[in-house]
Amino acid sequence: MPELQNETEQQIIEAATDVFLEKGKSGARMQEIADRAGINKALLHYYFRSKILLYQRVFASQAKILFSGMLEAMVVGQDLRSGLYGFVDRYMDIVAGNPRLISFIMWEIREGGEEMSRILKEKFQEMGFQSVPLLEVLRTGKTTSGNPIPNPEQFFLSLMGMCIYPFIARPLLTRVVPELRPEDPDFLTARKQHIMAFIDTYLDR
Amino acid sequence: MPELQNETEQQIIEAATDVFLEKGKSGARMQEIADRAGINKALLHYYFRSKILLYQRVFASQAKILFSGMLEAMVVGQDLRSGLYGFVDRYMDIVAGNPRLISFIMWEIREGGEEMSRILKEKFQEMGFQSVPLLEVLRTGKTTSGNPIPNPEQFFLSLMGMCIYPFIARPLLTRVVPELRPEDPDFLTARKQHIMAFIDTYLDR
DNA sequence: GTCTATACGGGGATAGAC
DNA sequence: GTCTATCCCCGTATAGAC
Repeated sequence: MPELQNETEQQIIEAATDVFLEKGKSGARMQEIADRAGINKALLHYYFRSKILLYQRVFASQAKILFSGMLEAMVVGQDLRSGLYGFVDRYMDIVAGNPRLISFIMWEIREGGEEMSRILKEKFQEMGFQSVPLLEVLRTGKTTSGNPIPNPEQFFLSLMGMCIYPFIARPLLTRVVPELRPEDPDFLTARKQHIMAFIDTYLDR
Repeated sequence: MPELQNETEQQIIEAATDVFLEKGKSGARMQEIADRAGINKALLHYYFRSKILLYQRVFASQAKILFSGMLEAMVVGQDLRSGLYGFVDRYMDIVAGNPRLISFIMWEIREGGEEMSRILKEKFQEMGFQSVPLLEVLRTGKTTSGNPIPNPEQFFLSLMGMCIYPFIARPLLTRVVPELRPEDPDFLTARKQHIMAFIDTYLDR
């Protein structure tokens, strides 16, 4: 599966990834990809046949990397609270470390996300999941008082949204609310703590 | 300012809005816009000179509509709790009613959002705001126990993210978690209630 | 204002030499 | 494998008739 690539192929993939993530599928130019890879257009086609094939290759690769990380982050241990803490910690590291990729995937989702769903299903099987592991844990978990967690699906959506929002809205946020600096490491720490506090209030009832 | 448009111009704008929101700036085709407007390409250029100008017109118009709604939703009255309730109610109606536009704006934000920031600043002045009104209220507001609201910026981010996330992630969500149906009116109600409950736990401390 | 016809350039893709 | 040169379509834009 990894089919180890030669130097040139690797450089093409890297350049293509950069350009596609920046400009989008239709905004990307083969010329620019070639330039950044330090080769010419003909060689691009020699390696990847067409723009759409190159795009699919890049997209699948990026989506797999992202989903692997996210799904792994969603695997939590026996203790619910610390498990959720761990999820937030790992998940936000991924999001904060790949803001361009996140926004790109969000745009792709908008187009229906069939290809993405396919890749995701694949990852599910690969990892042996029947459904979203984090959500499963929330559905069977108990609050501090021993009751089932209320509205686990809603809680799940809230967690995801809280983690992701500052990073997809960042360029606008920093202009409207200059005090917020999502690119600052301190911000990431503060954000995690805030979300963990939210988890506490949700579990302690 | 509204400079009332004639029939044809209006149809062009509508068609262009649809196409740009669906395909993005570079993915959109003048031919498709012309077709949907029931005219030919030459007439497009007669009215709007170039694709980029047409795009800017559409973008500015949509951004203004969206920002007006959002900023209005962020104006809350004297009572903090009911004010926040009202914000969630109005804001989520906007988001749920314009998912394509939301995703589109998110993509534009990714590109730096300079033009958007310009438009937003304009709206701020127009409405007489110094800063985000909702955030201002959170900064000066008190919890039930009379203390300042902790981390108002973080709380603000959480609110925004909770409201928006289900609708930008929808196509993927519905495949991974089929029980979630963001397009269902019942979902919208449930989501609002959940977020309002979150507001309660945050204020009642 | 609205059309047909066409110019022009950009960008994906290929041929063919090395 | 890598290059140069070239093809050719598609998409933007314009000319000019009505």
